[in-house]
Order: sequence, then structure tokens, then C-alpha cells
Amino acid sequence: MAVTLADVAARAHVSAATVSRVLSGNYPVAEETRARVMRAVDELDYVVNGPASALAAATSDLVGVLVNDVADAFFGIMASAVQTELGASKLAVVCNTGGSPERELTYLTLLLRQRAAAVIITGSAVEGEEHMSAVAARIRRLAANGTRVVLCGRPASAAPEGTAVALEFDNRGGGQALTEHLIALGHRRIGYVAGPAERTTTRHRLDGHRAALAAHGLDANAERLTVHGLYDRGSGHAAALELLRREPDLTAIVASNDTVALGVCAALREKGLRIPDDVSVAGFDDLPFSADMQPALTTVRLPLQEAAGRAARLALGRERAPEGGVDVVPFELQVRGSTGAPRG
Amino acid sequence: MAVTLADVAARAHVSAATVSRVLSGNYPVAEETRARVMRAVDELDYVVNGPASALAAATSDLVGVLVNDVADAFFGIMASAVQTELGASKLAVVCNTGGSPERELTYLTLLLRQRAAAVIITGSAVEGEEHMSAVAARIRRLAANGTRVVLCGRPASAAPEGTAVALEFDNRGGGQALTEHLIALGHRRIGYVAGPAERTTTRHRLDGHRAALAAHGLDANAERLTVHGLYDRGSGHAAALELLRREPDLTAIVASNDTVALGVCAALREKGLRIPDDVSVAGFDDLPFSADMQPALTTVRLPLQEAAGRAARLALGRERAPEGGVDVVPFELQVRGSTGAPRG
DNA sequence: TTGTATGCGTTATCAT
DNA sequence: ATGATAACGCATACAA
Repeated sequence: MAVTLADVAARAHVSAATVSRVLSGNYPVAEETRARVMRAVDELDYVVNGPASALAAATSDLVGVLVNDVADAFFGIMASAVQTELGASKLAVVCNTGGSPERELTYLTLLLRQRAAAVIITGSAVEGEEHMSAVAARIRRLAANGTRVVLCGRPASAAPEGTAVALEFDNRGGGQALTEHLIALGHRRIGYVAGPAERTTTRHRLDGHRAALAAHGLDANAERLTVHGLYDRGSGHAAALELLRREPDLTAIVASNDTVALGVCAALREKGLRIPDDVSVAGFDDLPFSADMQPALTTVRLPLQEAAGRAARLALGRERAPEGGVDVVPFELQVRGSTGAPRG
Repeated sequence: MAVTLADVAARAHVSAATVSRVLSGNYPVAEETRARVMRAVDELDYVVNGPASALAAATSDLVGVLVNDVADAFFGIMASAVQTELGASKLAVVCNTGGSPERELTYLTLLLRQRAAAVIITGSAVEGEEHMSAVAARIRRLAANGTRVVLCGRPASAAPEGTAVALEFDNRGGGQALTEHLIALGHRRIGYVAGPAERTTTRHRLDGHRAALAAHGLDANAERLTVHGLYDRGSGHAAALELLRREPDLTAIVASNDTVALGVCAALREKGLRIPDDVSVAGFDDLPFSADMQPALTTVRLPLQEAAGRAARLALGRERAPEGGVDVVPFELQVRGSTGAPRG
């Protein structure tokens, strides 16, 4: 990498400062001069030195995006939306944390080191005093450093007051609506496949489920009819079998998300049970594949793409933050073929 | 961002150079001194300035990953594998190109500007003289700059000789094996839903299909039984309808990838056709959802995760490049329920 | 509108 | 083993 600002300046017979001004475009430069500079840039095929520029300006054009795993559609869709919104002005640094607070800290530090322009943290938080405060401390540090921090799908409480903007998902509301739907269909023995115990998303969705049950006096067996597992297909499969063991007369199973529901459906089919004739199944998120399942999956739609796109705009400062720095993204119940009235 | 190397140095009563040596760890430092420095680093909660470091050392710890779209499982899986392999030593900059050469160029330039340590380009290339040479030129520039370039799923011919390492997918072989499988089952009227016409992946898969047909003297109607479209569900849906219109007696449809196959299946079901009783369907890639389809999809498995992981290791220089800089990743035919003997 | 000069925080070279 | 000190390439305050 040889050609620098100085080379371009020499070729255009101007000072390096002028070239810098032309390229950043945020300073008046005579049209004729600008043209000469641009020509020199073209002729030399000059490309700015990002690190040097970042050092001098004390800001970079990197935006960190923390996700559990980009290969998971839930996060992949958000990462994609962020990337699209950033366009060619900023680069998205995608970090797979696997949901681990330690790795979140590691990446947050790495992004701090890069002087990232912004950081978007997606997905639920792990509920643990030490973890939460450690992550909060890093967020405070980032914010103090001028890095915009946006939470997408994580409670605002995960960041110190005033250090971040949060777009929360209404997991509780969605969970409640879903179970209300099943109860309205006539279901009374409803199994629940929850996610990992210590995560906010898990708790909120479960809370909503329980609230619906309680509202109809159906919460007596709630504990027994709840099985925890990971947010993946395998866990859904195993949990469904466990639920059927505990309660063979189950008429419905609510999964903590669509991927888990996929495993639940597979397990039911293996057991020779028909959906929804024998057992109704519901998921959460409304990922693309859910509508293509046979039968199509009843679920709670979260506008992941829209929310992430907005998170990106907030991160870029292109959109004003909501009142109080928090906004709740609405959900939408998607009733499809996987749920129906219980047999009998 | 206040605390710098100098601050740490002052606190540890050493020079900045020593602190730098301790932190990079690639230079002998007295144990006692190292301890003192580390303590100062801890006490001040010092974090290196990435841009400054990159400027001075002329290298960054950024690795660019070009994908069509991270939200697409095919690419999401690869991006995830790369990210995982990079660990905490490097950051993955994920760029959605949408398959557009222009955007590839844009991102390549951005990565050049960042002095990225490496760039991994995934997915097929657009076959067009201007585009190809423009991208090749950027790759040459990156390579000349010390950036390692690795192609994953793109022909080695997309980069100038010696500038990149390539892990190619055996799209032709896979396509051929798939159609051979259908022919062996007894199918004679096989429709093909191809991807966008000008892409290498599209052409290679189609070539394989045609080769199998030709080997059995079935290529007379090949042209008429081929419909091109995008690599998405909607295109598969539309293409299936079009194929049925052209040839109502079709007994099998091969889709250019699993996502397209999903659309094909949906269209067939809407037409009241059973899979595989009335029409067999096959896909390509073996994405996670394929095994969960009803019936499960016969497809060609590509080891996306493994290939991408290896691409990352090559990008980091942790693995030796294959002979000639090119290696072909093997495929594996996955025969499942969506294909069977034709009716009658 | 343009040029000059200085600083940004590290790394690496050269002494010691 | 450690310390000065000169790059690294750009941005910006200040001058002109």
C-alpha cells in the first residue's frame, strides 16, 4: 500500500489538507480544485487508510452487532436488516456470542478497542447479577466513549440509565396472547417447552403463558407441564417426549420459539400423533420456515427485520430515540393450521 | 477515552515501549516488569486503541466476509462458521452483497480501506466480462496489500492466479448425481428450476443435470423443461407452476437449491399433487430445514460449515493452502422421502 | 478557499 | 531488558 494522501496532494498540486477536505466532503472546496483532486485520486487509484483516518478523527465506521448466532434465522434476519440499513457508509461487525455473557464482554471490549461508531446488542440477556453488571459496565464505557449503543430484543434494564436506547420485544404479551388463543379453542392441558431458565426472553414468554393460564384458573399443573431446554430443535424434540411422558393426555404444546416447535412437531409425528387433531402446537417469532411447515405453524410474529432496521437507524443517529429511550415493538398473533380445537 | 499507553507506562514506571511489548507479548520482558505493567493495565482498565495500533503496525484484526445475504441460511451458516473459527482474535465484518458485483466491489474497497487482514468471498460469481475483471482487479489489489483472500463456493477463476485460495463446491457433480438418482428411479420427464442465468453456481448445477440427462438420451426436451428464477421460495413456486403448464405429465422437479424446492413443494400441494406419489422433488444444499420438510427433501449436501471453517483457517494462515491454491469440497447425495418411483 | 502545523496512540528501530 | 524517538497517514485548529 503505497499511495497516500500526500501523493494525491502532490499530483493535484494542492496540500494534503485540501485532499482530505475534498474526500470527506464536509468542508467548502472550490469546484475546480475538487475536480483536480478527484482526478488525481482516480488516476492513482487512491484508497483512504481507514485506521489512520479513525485515529485522527477518533471514530471508525464500524458498527458492532452482537447476536447469539448468525446461523440462527432469528438473529440472521436482524443482522441482515442491520447490514442493509448501514449501506456502504458503515461496516457491520457481526459477533456470535452464543448467548454467553463472557463472550459478550469479550466482544464488547474488542469493539471498544476498535472505537466502533455503534454497537447493537440483540437477543435476550442472561439474568445474573455479576453478568448483568459486568455487561452494563462495558456498555457504560462504550457510551462514555461516544459509541452509540442500541439494544434490540433486550430489556432496557440491561444497560445503565441513559447509556443506550432499547427496542424491546413484547415477549410477555405475545406469550399470553398465544396461550389465550389455545384456551379459547378449548384446551385445558397445555404443555410448555421453555427456553434456558436464566434468560429474560425465556422468562417473559413463560410469564405471559402463565398469566393466561392463571386468568382461566388453569395454573394448577403449570409447573409440571413446563420443561426447560435450549432454543433449538433438539431440545424441542426431547421436551415434547418428556411432556407426553408426564401427561399423556396433553392436547396442546406451546414452544418457546419456532425452532423448538419444529422439534416438538417432529417428536409428535414420531409418536404417531397428528397435528392439530391430536395435539395442537404453537411457536414464537414467526420465522420464514414456520409458514411452510405442514401444517403451518401458529405463532407470534415479531417484526424482526423492521425492528433491526430501526435499531440500525438509531445506531447511526438517523432516527430520533423514543421517549425515555425505550420502545416496545408490537407482536402479532399468527393463527395457522397447527392449532385447532382439542379432540373429543 | 482517556487512558493511553503513556498513562499505563507512567503508572508502571516504565516506558511506553515496554508497555507495548508486554501487551503484544512478542518480545522478551522481565517477569517483574510485566507483572507491574499488567497491574497498571488492570487498575486503569486500559484498552488498546485499535486504529492507532493498526496504523502503526500496518495490519488490522478485521476479516471481511462477503455473502449474498446473511439472512439466507446458506450464507448464514458459512458466516457463522467463519465467525466461530475467528474466535476472539479477529472480528468478522459481514457484508451483504445481494449477489451484485457492484456491491461486491464497494465492499471490497471498504475492506481494502480498513486494511483487512483477510477477506472471504462466498457464493457464486456473476459471469460477465466487465464484472469479473473488476472484481478480480480488486482482489489483486487486496492481495498485493497483504490481505489474504479466500474464495468459498466460488470458482478459483474468479481471482487472478496466485492472489487467492479457493474452496470450490462440486456443483456440477452434485447436480449430475441428483438427476442420475431420479433417472434411476425411473423418471423420464424431469423439470428443472434453475437459478439466475448468469451465475456460476446456476450454470454448474444445470450443467450437471443436463449431463445426466444426456447420458441417458433424455436431453431432447431439456430446454423446454428448464425455467430460470431467483434463488428464493417465490421463484420456486412460480417456476413449478410454469413447468406444470408446459408439461402436465412431469413426474419430477429438480430445484436449484432447497429454498427454491420449498416453493416448488408449496406450488405442487396447492395443485393437489402429492409428493412424491405424483411428483418427486429434489433440492440442493441440504439446509437444516430440508430434513424437516414433509416429506423430507432429497437433496445434495454441501458441508457448508466445514468448508467455511476451513476458509477461515486459510484466511488466518492457520492452515496450509491446498496444492495449486484450489480444492474441491465434496458433496453427498441425501436421498429422502421427497423422491420416489414415478406413478404408473 | 487553501495551506501549515500539530496531534492522534501505537509500533518498531536504534541505542543503551 | 529497557528507553528514546521516529514513523504511520490522516484530520483539524489556526493562519493566511
